[in-house]
Amino acid sequence: MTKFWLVKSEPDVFSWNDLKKSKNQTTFWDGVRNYQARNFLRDEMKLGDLVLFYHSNSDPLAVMGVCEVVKEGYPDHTQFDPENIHYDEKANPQNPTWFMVDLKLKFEFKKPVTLEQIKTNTKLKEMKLVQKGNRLSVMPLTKAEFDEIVKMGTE
DNA sequence: GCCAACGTTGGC
DNA sequence: GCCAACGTTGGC
Repeated sequence: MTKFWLVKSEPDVFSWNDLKKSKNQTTFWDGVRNYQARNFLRDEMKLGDLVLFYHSNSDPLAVMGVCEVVKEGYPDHTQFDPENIHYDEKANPQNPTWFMVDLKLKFEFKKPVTLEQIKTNTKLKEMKLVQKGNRLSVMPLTKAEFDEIVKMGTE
């Protein structure tokens, strides 16, 4: 059963364009250091799940396109690397704290779907993205929400 | 750059 | 286990 997700990325750190230029247009989604998001990555995201790629802290704030999960949750190696900004000194290689998945670009929207558009679409008002104070970098979507945003991005 | 919202930490 | 202090996120 395919599930649907939205992931946030700051384009200064990793942008949609960076994904396009990646080998096989595939990347590992590292650096998540929030337990709720971690649980989604580790336990819930499955091969073939579809993921909206959202640019946060940018102009425009927008969903850029769709990715697919091509590798399920596995330990995020950056937690063990003291040189890495995401290093976690408490992480134990025998029992990793943080996980990531691999995402592959599936298709790009003709026009990015902006936060503004999402906010003004009443069908999307339940989305965690537009609810106050939500800071999750990985969040689940319903199929209806996913379909609606894809429709907005492709027509 | 500001600040509200939220998560985490650590003293008690 | 509570909660104040602090750090981070992310829209504006």
